Amino acid sequence: MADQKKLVAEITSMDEDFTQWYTDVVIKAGLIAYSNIKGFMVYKPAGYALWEAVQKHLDARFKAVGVENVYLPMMIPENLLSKESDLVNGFAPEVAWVTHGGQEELQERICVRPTSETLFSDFYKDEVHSYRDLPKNYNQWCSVVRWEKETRPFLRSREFMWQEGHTVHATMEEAEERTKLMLDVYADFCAEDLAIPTIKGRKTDKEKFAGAIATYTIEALMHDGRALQSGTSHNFGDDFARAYGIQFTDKDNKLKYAFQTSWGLSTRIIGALIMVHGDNSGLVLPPKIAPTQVMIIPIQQRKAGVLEKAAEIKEMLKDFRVKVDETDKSPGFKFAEQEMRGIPLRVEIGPRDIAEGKCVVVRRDTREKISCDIASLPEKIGELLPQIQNDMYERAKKHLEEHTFEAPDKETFEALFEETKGFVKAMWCGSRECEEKIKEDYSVTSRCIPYKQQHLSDVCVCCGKPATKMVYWGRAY
RNA sequence: CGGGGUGUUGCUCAGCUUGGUAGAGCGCCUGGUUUGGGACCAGGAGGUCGCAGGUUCGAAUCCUGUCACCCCGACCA
Repeated sequence: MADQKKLVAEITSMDEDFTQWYTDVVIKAGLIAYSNIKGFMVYKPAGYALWEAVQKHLDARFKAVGVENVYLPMMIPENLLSKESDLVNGFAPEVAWVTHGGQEELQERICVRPTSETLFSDFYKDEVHSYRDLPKNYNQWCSVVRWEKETRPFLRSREFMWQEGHTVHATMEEAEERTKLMLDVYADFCAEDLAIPTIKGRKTDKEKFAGAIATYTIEALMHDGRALQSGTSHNFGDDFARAYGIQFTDKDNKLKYAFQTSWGLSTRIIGALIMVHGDNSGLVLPPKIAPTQVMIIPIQQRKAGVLEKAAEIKEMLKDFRVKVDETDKSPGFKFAEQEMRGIPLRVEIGPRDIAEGKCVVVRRDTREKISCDIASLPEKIGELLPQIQNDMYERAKKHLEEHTFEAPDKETFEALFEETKGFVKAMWCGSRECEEKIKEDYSVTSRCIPYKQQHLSDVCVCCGKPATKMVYWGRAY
């Protein structure tokens, strides 16, 4: 139908070109604008509101597990950054340097933080003296800069907002416990608030954070079958403490090095939100984090009583995040606009409805139209929003399950990556050589060694030697 | 960093070959008619043609340099 065509004309179909679809949605849903410098973007109200919602929910979850917020400087002197060699080597290619203060050249270069392990460590060395000072569970909300060569909105930008938690503990066990606890917080947040199912697991040594003993990750699967690392949690052991001199006197009156963790989740998660739930009409937002949950769209709004009724309905729904679209656009334009922005529910109200004491409620996720008595609208909305949240999670979970495959042998592994898109579970011997060969041969990387291990076969899918672990493999963003 | 491409109004682009008053569509503003899946009519505003230099009576157009961005590689805790 001509009308149907017109409806989607502004967004490239995701089946035709997923990358272009993503860019179209990001721009046309009004989330961001590009700036003058590559890789830096303007967050418009709709985009920033999403980040605020993420912050609100995640911050509450942090506070519930004893985390306190702090703020550390954005600048790091070179000598401080250089103390931990793994970290420096890992980040050196993408650090932005400040060389001048006003007109004067600085004695020592200063970098814009790419991450703050060094600053936290330097800070902790003066704060921590006794076992009584431990643990410290600090977090900061900030932005960091990494000079990436290839950038994409939300997924890889040169400046991005995130939170980075940094904790210090008296024992290795306690640090490990905190590392895993925070990964659980991320996974629960994704599942319950964002309706995004993830795979929890540990990174291989090749893929782990520079300077970490162990990196844990949650991996999500996008609609095009590519993986997105959505949150990571690292255990540093006492490596950083030794490099930066964080020592404390323990109960046994002995001087010991402290154990540290760090964990982060960034604005990249907004990319996940778009690519997990979005469709060919634009964004689809889960009700819990949708900045606007219900949009009331008056029809023939110049007719007497229509706008008044819309305002009345808004008042009835004040327990929800609700707005009225009073712009002078045609109804069809408003419908398309509201769908583009992913608002979970819309309520249509026009003269015809008013005469019958009814209105039309339309779900964004299924487009289902529901006729509803105006009097029972608050109750109906109260039922629909959690229903949508739940259905969105179930759909995403089904997609994840249907795009996760098992490869008991090399032939199957090869065939799966040729024919399908998604995660492939396969056995691995644990060697870096095999991991690199697999990347070279199939251009896929190890995503994680999942908590939930299965025994698919006795041998490594690459070299045929005895296998030690089952690994999720996939193409990643 | 290597290969290719593009810079003209808020956006998408035409004009350049063959130099001669800067164009279209969309969007925006005003007024009116409309409104149940992207409405219509009339009028209006908006551009040092990426930047610098050169050739010329005259440059968006030709020449030289430079910058930025995009695509494909390489790189990407």
